[in-house]
Amino acid sequence: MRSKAEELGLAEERRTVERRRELPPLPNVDKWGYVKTRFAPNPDFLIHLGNARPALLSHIYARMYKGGFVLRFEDTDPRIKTPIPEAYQRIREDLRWLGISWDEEYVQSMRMELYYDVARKLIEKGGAYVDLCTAEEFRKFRSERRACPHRDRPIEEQLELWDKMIEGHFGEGEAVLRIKTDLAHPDPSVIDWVAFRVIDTDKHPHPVTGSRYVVWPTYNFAAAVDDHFMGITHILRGREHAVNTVKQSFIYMYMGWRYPEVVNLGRVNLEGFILSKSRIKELLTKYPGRFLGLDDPRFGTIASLRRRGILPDTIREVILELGVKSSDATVSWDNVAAVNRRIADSRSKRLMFVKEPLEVCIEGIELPFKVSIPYHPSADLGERSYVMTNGCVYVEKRDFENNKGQVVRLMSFINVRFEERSGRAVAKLVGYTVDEARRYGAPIIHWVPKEHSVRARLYVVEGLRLRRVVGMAESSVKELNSGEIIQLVRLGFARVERTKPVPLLIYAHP
RNA sequence: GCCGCGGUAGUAUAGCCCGGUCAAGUAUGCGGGCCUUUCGAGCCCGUGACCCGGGUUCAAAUCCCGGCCGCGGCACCA
Repeated sequence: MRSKAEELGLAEERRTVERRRELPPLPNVDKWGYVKTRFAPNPDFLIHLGNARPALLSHIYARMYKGGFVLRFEDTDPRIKTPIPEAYQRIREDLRWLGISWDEEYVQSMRMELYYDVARKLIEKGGAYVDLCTAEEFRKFRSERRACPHRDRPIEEQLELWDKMIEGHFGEGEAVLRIKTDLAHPDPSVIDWVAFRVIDTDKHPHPVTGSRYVVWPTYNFAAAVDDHFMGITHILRGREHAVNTVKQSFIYMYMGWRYPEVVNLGRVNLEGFILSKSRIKELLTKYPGRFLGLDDPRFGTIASLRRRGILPDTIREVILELGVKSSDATVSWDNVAAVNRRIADSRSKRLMFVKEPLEVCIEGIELPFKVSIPYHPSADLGERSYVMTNGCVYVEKRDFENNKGQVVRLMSFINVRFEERSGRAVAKLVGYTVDEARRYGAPIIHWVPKEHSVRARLYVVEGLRLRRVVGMAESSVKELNSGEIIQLVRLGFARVERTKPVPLLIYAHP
């Protein structure tokens, strides 16, 4: 027994060592003299597994180089990506749960005056102009690689227009501030990109600043300015931002700033799950009653995975295995489950849950009978005891039917022969030990003592469906803590959602 | 319009930048065995892959060219 435990311990040690991969060094660290990274989510929804990649890697690198790490909420679009008030707090909770701590925190919507200041300076330097073209008009000029008529007006006029913009003289779509780039740039999306646009915050109030501002910076402007003022040295972000580096560098050029090092990361998909925030939001609006909240276990958000019983170490390990690469990755659920199983196994209590319960009474057992079962076969997680006075148990109907006339072992209890007598299911005691059961070649099945059973629900995720299974669980399920990860014998891992009034478990994986 | 990425076992991927140590690693899956509180975990054994065609080279999964297939991003979202 001890040698086996030793074996297990050694084996586990070896595995973790093998898994601990060195991350590649960040570029040009010596030129900056320090490292500071950031994670910059949009609080328009909860973060998902795909966001965990830049978040975790940025944080790990910051700690690895004993540098700084910044959390920045990018909430500069109250119209299309309207921030959700509770998202700010829930994102913080998700990050902490993932083991991420930050040294500084900023909210972009509270930094508007700074953006306005930089915009004014850019106009003064001739690097930006107020454009009064319609979107279509501008598109036409751009496709012909021609300057729009507003581009080369005198700076004084630009400043006046800019002030008017801020004061609210223009409606949505009537004016934008553009960064002067290169009219001949091969990528039209780079040409004179929009730095600020008008958003009617009476119609679309911002959850932080209400209707106070009507001119809002775009992502590229706000991120560029913030990365500079926050002293960010290394940006790890999704590959979809590659072009944005080109756009933002024009601001850095005008202002004489030094652009941080950029590492582009590929997107992460989770097989069988919806990660897209907009898709999830769409589903939630379209079918409001069908989901268990923003963190419904069918989604790929961090909160959903947590609710499903996935541990933070599992997510860290899965993300680290993907490495620092610009290629997209699809994570298979089987692998997530395998990693989670390995981590959860030694700390999860074993409990029995019988679906499609069939009552079977045992003949030949001496009553009362006390049975004590450890919660874990090898780890010390305590035990539960049941005193049975009537000898009746629940077993799965299927188990009874598949073993009629045969000997089975009720796990950690006794060996019985299943019989059917005048339509009634009975079980005859034939022995007590595992050795005897093995001599019979008896399958080991799970069971629940009738007197110590409680009706419980188990929710099983099947793609976008949620199968609700009702069954009988051991009464000790009521003593568990909600949030606890347990293992249902022969079924798999599950997370305790709540224990009252009817215990509810969410199935994680086999 | 413009920019970019990928094609390695059933599946998901590592390796490719700096060619040999790759008769290709890991996980999962699958098959068999051991173990026994499980149809789980663990342990042992086994299974199985470099998109196609050229080129460079003593040597190519790795470099170059072409092809085929698949995918993504940007343009008053972030």
